[in-house]
Amino acid sequence: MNDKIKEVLERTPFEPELKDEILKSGRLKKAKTGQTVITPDDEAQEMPLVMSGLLRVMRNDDNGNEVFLYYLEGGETCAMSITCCLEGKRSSFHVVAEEDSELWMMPVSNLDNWITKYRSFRRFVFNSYQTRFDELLQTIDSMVFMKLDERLYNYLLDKKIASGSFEIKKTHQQIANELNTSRVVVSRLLKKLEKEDKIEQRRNYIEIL
DNA sequence: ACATTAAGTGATT
DNA sequence: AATCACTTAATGT
Repeated sequence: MNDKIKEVLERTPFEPELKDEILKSGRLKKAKTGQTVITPDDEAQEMPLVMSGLLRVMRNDDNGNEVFLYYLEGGETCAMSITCCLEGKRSSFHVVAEEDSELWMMPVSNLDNWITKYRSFRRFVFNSYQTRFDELLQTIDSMVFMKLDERLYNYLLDKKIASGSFEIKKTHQQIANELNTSRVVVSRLLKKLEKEDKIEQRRNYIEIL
């Protein structure tokens, strides 16, 4: 049953003892497409390591508005949940499986230990922060400086890169929710992109050209 | 064939 | 760019 995580660990620069600890202390969590994996109100003190699949991290406010922040891919961890759990602070974000995904959940209580004990783990965590931070900046840029049409196109490209597929199986409504705008606007902008031959679309389906 | 859900569009703010 | 109101198109039962 632990074959998958072993495979994933093979590709990490972690020390053998660390790999061992990860193997022993973690548990497997599977998530189907659309399923929420981590919510602000779940107090589970676990940090995830993405084994396979694709997840999206969303920010949400109290009024049920939500905005897409960035994607999490295989081999990555969610920096947010690490800090969040560490200080017991609850920040409002949640993680949704974009595709069927597998996660390795590890108790955060190990974090202190591992960080001091293992150089490779320290690097892993800092690295993850670096990456998330960069992606966040990108997203902020696109929200603050770009008009919605550019932002939408950016979103599509980002999704294409993250998933490695030209096809996006989402409704206009879903996209609108992720960008926190209305469906009508998304429909119009997608129509425009279609006329510019940047995309092709059918019901529930968008192809990036 | 009918009901439901997704997408397209003009007009208004 | 958002909202409304309505149409058209695609799908499920």
